[in-house]
Amino acid sequence: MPELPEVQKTVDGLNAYTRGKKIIDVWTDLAIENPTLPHHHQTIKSTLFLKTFKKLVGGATIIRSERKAKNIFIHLSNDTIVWIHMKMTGHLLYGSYLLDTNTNTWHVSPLEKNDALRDPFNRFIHVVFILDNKKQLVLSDVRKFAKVTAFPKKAYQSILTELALGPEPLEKTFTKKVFVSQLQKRPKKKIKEVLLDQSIVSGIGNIYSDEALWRAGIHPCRTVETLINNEYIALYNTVIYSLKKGIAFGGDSTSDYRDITGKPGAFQGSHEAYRRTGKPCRKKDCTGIITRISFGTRNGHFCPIHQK
DNA sequence: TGCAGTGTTGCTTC
DNA sequence: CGAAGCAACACTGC
Repeated sequence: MPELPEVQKTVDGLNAYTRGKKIIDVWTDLAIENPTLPHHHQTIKSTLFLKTFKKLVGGATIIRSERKAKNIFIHLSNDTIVWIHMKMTGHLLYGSYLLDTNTNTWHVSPLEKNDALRDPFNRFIHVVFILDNKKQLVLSDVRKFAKVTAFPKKAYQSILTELALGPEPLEKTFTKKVFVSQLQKRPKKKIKEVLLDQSIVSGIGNIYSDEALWRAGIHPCRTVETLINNEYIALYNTVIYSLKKGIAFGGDSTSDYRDITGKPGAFQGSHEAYRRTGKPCRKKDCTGIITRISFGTRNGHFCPIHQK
């Protein structure tokens, strides 16, 4: 599940491999929606937007990519911005691909020298940016939830305002004070749910919220207003620690995240709580067994002994 | 075999 | 208006 560390690694890869490359053409079998249209117009007009999308990105050069929460924004030379959200199973890959015209599906080219791109998760290609160096930037996404669109640069500010994203937890301006005041916007809600709210803090998802709460020793069902000062400080530190650890491990490939060269991350090998249901707590001298609880449509994992 | 589980986001419902 | 629930989709694992 691409969360902040996975999206950051993807953007780092985009900046390392695709800057200065020109987009010759785009292929897709997904509907491309126009973000500058109101939502109630989307279903009627979205299929028409593919032509507009091709016009917007065709012939433009990739300048740089940036991450905002779990969103990727790719700035092009012609004042167009490509907007990608990988949702749950989407990931971007850079390499040599070929279109099989019989099945209308894309596959790694037999001439591709990077074996990591032959990973079985990398075969569900739904968007292809054809570049001017005989390589492609592709979006692989089993479940087809990922969103890809483009808009003129002049719409950027209003789109960001509408997204209303919370502060970036790895930026210097993200102080303890900022963190606490953001959390306290939801005093009656459970801390686990508040951490997942992108308008409170940017980029945290199910994996890193479980890990941060485990390390801070805070029960996921505690409401924000019951937290005491030491707990806010502990959680502040463990949110940052967990996200940085995720980046240091190259992201989490529990699901099908890969970096843009096709390489999986390693964070899944060092989970303390996430998806460790029934396993012994790894905290020193703790006798707890990791337990799973449901929060509506998602699950939390925690140690009922040391998380209070 | 069949169906619950997987989790991000935004829309719908109450 | 806010919270809760569900849809979008496809594969995995029990």
